[in-house]
Amino acid sequence: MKKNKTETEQTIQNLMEKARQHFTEYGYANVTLEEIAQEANVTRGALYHHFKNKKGLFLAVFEVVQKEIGEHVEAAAAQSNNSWQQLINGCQAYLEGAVVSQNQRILLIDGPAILGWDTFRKMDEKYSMNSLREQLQFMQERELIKPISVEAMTHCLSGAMNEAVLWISDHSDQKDVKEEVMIVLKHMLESFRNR
Amino acid sequence: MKKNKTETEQTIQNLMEKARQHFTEYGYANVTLEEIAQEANVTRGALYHHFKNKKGLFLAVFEVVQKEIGEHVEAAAAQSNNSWQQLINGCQAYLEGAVVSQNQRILLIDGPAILGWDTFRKMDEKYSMNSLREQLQFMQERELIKPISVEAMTHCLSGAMNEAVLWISDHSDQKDVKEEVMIVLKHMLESFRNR
DNA sequence: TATTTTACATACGTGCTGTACGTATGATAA
DNA sequence: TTATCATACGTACAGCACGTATGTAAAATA
Repeated sequence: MKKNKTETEQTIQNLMEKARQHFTEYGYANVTLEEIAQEANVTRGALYHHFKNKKGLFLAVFEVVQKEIGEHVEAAAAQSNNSWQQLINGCQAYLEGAVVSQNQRILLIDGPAILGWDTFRKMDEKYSMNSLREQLQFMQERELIKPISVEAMTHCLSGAMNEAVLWISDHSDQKDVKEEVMIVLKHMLESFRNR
Repeated sequence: MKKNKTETEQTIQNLMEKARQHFTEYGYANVTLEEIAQEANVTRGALYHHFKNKKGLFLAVFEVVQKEIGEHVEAAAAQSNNSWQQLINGCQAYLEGAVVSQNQRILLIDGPAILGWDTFRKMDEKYSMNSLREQLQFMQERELIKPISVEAMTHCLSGAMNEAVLWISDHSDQKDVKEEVMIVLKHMLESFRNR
């Protein structure tokens, strides 16, 4: 019984959804492909047909999560036409996006270890860091920020936010903590400002 | 053939050394306990006698690495008696310590994923973040830095440095890149300064 | 000297991954 | 219309690596 294209895509969609749930809840190492396949009502054979291996499945899920957050950030930035406000909006949106639904586990904990540093780095550069870097670059060209290495600023800010995400998601009063982080981030950004 | 106490400790020492080498070079998942045991001239039985399991061995190695860097940071800070200089020295020492001999793989990549977030966090708080937090706290009490959440500053700075470490260690011209990072860090720190 | 504890080695079971192979069904071309 | 091929799975198997149970010799202890 051959399924038509939409049903095939549905199978893939299903597998990725269940995989995402399990990876976020239990962590990559504590999840078996059998579980995922069962919940998607197929066997591991189907899974291996659509994905190269366990890592491949994780990679697919990882990309989706990163894309989601990336879009969330872009949307938040687009709500203002002031460069500084865009930057700040983007940072805040990133914090929110990464914290919700335990995304941090896939993004920041398992991601680097499972994908390997180089693969992870490429992904992170492509989706997550890129918009930040471009924004900083853009602002530096207009002399809104000091002539400091954009790369260095990007990495330091990105790192600060990632650690902040992990810290925030570990707290019950996430809202308060997030505000504290935003204050710190604003200070940091301010230190780059040309005055 | 029972070994005396020193020889026993030597066995443990040996296992941990080889384990550290393998973990840093290939990553936790790509290392088998058989390899480690063989290189230490014992069987896996000996390994399991001294360590609870693979994770336990990793944890032991992880602690050693963190302790090493922590001491390196403290020593660097102690070279000045000016609070600001101590802070900057500490940051620089941390960058250097984490970059050398691929420590980042154990510390920042595998650490969180293998130990689990909560365990990792406790370790990191205990060894790595603590001196930074205490320094910031100390300086804030003397009104050298603004009344911003010390916790938030600590996490953001720590995150910035960790990401910076990974970025630096990915570059051939580590010295130049490290200097760029230090410039950024100094700006960030400056933004916390009370003026 | 008898007994327990330590420091290993050996042997085995088990879970999970990946792979090879089988099969049914829809698409395609002669 | 039929023969052939590709797709989308399922099934069965192999192997690796972990952990555990058990054995053993030597040192510590009583």
